Amino acid sequence: MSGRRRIPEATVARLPVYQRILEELLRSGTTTVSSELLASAAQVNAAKVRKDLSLLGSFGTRGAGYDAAFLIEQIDRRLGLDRIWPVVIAGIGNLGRALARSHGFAARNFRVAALLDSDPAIIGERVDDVVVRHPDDLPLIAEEAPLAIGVITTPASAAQRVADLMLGAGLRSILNFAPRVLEVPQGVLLRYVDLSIELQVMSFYLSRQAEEAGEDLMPVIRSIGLSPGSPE
Amino acid sequence: MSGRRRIPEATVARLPVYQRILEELLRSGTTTVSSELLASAAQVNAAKVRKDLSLLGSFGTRGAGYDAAFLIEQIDRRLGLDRIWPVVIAGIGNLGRALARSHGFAARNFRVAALLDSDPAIIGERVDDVVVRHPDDLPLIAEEAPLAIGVITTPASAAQRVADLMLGAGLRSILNFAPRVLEVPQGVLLRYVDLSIELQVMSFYLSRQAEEAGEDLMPVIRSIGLSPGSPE
DNA sequence: GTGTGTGAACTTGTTCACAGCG
DNA sequence: CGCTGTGAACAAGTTCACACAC
Repeated sequence: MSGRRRIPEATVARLPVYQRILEELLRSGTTTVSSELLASAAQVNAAKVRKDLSLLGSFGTRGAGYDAAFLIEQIDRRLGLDRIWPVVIAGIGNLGRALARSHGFAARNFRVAALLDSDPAIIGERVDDVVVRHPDDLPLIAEEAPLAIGVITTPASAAQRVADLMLGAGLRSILNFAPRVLEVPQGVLLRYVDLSIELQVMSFYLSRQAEEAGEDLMPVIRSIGLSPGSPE
Repeated sequence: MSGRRRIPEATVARLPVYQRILEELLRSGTTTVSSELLASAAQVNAAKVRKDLSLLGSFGTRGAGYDAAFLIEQIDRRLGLDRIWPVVIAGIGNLGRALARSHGFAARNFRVAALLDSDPAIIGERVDDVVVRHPDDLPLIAEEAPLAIGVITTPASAAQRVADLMLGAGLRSILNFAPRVLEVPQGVLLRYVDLSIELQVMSFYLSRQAEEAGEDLMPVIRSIGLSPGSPE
């Protein structure tokens, strides 16, 4: 019935999780899935799954459940994964290399379109057929072919500089793996992926668990990452 | 006035961000900071910062702001960062190596206590003085010295097996970097850090931006990661 | 019967606006 | 006067519970 409602931020964050579960189920031969099953795998409650999915449209069959393959397609479409997004990765150290080669990209229509590093020893190197170039070439590279998303895997000290270059080249979406707070203008989509921040959140729950010492069952965080701010 | 109230999940997720900003300010010579300044760096609104901080206690000075060094100390204490948490990393490929050597650990009282990999070519290798051992040794390792947090950086195919080993060795907190949904029993703290999921969320906002084509200013996600589930 | 889709109740989180302290 | 701390108003997100489609 709904099909065109605005999808809440919280739901958007969960859709990729459902995607992954659906793909694993499909690979294991399941074709139909109930909200209950999806919910238990995603560690959320079934009503939430149904509400989330109903925002995409009425794709379930009452009495049966959802068709996994069809649902994947619908979620893909709604997440904008039915088109290719070119990505540029800056900082080709261990982490950048790991990401560049990871299946996170290829599997889902993200294409590693460019690699950047300022170390002359690394410039010119090929990682899966993409040549590493100097960050200062970014404006040129962006002209050659459009870029949609910038990924920063440089050391903290270089992160802001690289971010500025990306913004200058017209990028408006940045995924930052460097342990550094970045300043970007209004309207830029900026997300942080950060080991240290994740660990600190874990530490909080660990120490609370220690305090309450089994008295209360630990507040299970069945979550993916964390979510501070929303629009100011 | 409050000092002992239960801290909401949303606030816990933001505290490490404030931490990082405070540290950067301190390094640049600032000693006192207003909620307004913190807010603009964290890209949230000032009332939120004040409410978050007031949950820790009344540590600000009216008319002046907060003392950065003191505030860092208070947040540390509340996040449980005033003690050392031993971490075990499983999967010593590019990503595992990058994490093991990253400052995310040392900087904030997390100690890399053990490294695991099942590849005989890697077992025995030292990464910053920690010897890589076989995952099957985990029960022994856990007996030698307590472990608090498990980090999974294996390929997806090995992730569940390693998680089971960690659970078997008594670990109750897992940080999963492998692109795989894990099954864990109730009460285990499980968090995912996932490139592909982050990219998919970005894709959603990018394609919405494309649709709305500048009509409405893009919903700026000034956030760190994402937050699906809360306790069921 | 079985499991979806969804209003309505509820809970959590955010923002406002201002009293009150330094 | 400036900036914190916080009740009270508001908004977002979750869960319940049940009608209804298959």
